[in-house]
Amino acid sequence: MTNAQPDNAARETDYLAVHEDVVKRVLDRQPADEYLYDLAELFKVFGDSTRIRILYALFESELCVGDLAGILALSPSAVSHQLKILKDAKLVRFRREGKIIFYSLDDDHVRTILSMGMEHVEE
Amino acid sequence: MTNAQPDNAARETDYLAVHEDVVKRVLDRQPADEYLYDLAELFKVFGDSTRIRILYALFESELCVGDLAGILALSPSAVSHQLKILKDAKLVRFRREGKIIFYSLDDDHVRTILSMGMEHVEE
DNA sequence: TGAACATTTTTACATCTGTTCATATGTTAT
DNA sequence: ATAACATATGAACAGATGTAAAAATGTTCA
Repeated sequence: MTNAQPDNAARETDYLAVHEDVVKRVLDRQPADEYLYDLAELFKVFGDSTRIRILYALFESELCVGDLAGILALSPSAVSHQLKILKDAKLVRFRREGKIIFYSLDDDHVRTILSMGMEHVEE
Repeated sequence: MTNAQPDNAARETDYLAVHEDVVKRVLDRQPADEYLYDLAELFKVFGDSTRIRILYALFESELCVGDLAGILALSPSAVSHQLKILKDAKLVRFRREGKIIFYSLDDDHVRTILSMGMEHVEE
């Protein structure tokens, strides 16, 4: 949730774009705001240590809510809440076996993103 | 900021780890909490649409605060705030030319992470 | 030096987010 | 059907976060 302005409020007040030509060129090449927004939403999901810990745990093995609660020392409820967010973002999937539901990473994309991030952090 | 508990509060209450063996194995292989925390912090930086828009603008060209303010239709102050966060996370760097400061993406790591994310979003 | 400009910083505030607690849903086995 | 268990959901609260507004810092040039 970012801007909401009467269009060229920018120029009028104190937003002085120093390089008009560059600004226009960059604006032309920007991806649709919708994509950028979705992208931010995706990273937002990765941007929480509980969820990251869940994802890394699932890196090793499929796990049920109880397992994750044990691993993270969190309540099953808290885990379930975060799993819902991860499910909605299509970062994890699940399969049911009796009353137990096993969660796992959704695809290799997730692994790649995590690895890229870790590389940057390790520098 | 996640856990802070008298160690095995987990087992005592209602955290029933269904698969003890799996839990132990996963716990052994988890990266240090410190890394996971830093990783979450990194993604948190990507997880805001204003910052994503800044990064994508910088994808095209180095830009000064005024340019970015024009492109995003935000105040220079707001832009500067977000740039500070991006600087601290080492996602952008800058060079000064007179009174103007030009910002640019810090390295190709950043581009890669953005691209990976976009791929996932485009599915 | 002092005026003009580019950027940064501080404070304040409204919104968003994660966890807890209580309750509900769904599954299995008796 | 009922008890026991695994997971999910809803409401509420505390802490984190982004933006606006105002003031400060730093740089150039006359």
